Amino acid sequence: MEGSSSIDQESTTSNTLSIAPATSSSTTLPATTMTKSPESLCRMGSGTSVIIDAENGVEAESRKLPSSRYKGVVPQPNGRWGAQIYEKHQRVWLGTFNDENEAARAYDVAAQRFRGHDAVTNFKPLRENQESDDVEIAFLKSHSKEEIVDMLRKHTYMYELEQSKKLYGFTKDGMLKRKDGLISMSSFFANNIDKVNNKEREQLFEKAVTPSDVGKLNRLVIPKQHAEKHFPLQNGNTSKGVLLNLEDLNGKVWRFRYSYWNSSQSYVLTKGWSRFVKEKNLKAGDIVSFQRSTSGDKQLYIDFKASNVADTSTVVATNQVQIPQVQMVRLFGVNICKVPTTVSNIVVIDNNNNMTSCNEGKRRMEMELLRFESCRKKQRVIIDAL
DNA sequence: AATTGTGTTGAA
DNA sequence: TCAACACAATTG
Repeated sequence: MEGSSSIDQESTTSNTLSIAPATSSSTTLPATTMTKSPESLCRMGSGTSVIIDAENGVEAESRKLPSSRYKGVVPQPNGRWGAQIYEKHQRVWLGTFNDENEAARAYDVAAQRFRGHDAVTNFKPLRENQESDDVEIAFLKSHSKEEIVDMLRKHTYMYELEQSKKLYGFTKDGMLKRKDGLISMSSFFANNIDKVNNKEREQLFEKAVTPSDVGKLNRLVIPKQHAEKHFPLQNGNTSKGVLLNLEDLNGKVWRFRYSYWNSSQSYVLTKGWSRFVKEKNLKAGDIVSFQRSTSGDKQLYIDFKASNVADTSTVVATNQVQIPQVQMVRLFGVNICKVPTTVSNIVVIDNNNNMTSCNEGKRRMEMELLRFESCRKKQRVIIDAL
């Protein structure tokens, strides 16, 4: 897809158009609104519209949310925007976004992946043989719908796309033409063979999960001793936490928020943990284990064993299929081996053995994406409070 | 408590 | 297919 910034600029300024809180009575904007900057007006438009109750002059919240002018984009109650696409009578949720445009672009990506190049899109569709578009088309083809949706929801699509360009030896300006389909795959293979061979992992620790670890609390308590030994948090990060990326045996990367809860004086995996529990069908008593590769990248791994006190439900869990690490995919007309490449570790253990945000390559990128996100969220809050 | 994203419905 | 709307489920 084409995330050209020109699109951004062009449309963020015209956001107010769609809102027009239509009351037939005089819709004098509240004084507070009048003093707002154009920017904040714009944001307001994206959120709950505020109108004046003509009867008593009291500010009243209109429950009506502003429609988006973009296909596949729906307003969220908090002023953000959701993106969705339909397939087979079912909605596929593509995530929420601060920018209406961003949501629209997410829809476009999904549309191209789900419906092909001639899908109706909000912005310029991908065109074959258009230098840089080819790369993205190939990128879309080489990922499942689920993977693409996942990237969109995590807001990492653009980043993954850029990575794949590097991986395949492409540059933004299409340095490597595809021609006969013989792409310089050497870096691709080198990278991944490396990874496959890097099987030396050191066991860090294991934990038998408690009922509350797999319950509705959506968190895993990391025993303090292990947490402090293997996942030390820097002071600044204790409350906010950091993001940990752990790869499972299938090569799937799980991202968890890891932080310290003052209230319970414990280290916990929070966001992302419930998904893991759900997908792996973890039951109380099962063993989760954490490993780290001994090679330079210090990739973290997570695995689990169902407890042997197998009741019928845990048997299901042991059926977990290990998908082969390497699979064939067809890319640019050639069959190539594909191994999971989502190697993102936002956290790194520094020389002092402390866990900190890494600042190189993909890691930094994602970090910045996240920072950017949270920053913009804050902006919204402030603007809304005006 | 705030936000996400699902359940549902009616219109296109 | 699609978006509007309400609100339950999830997250922080």
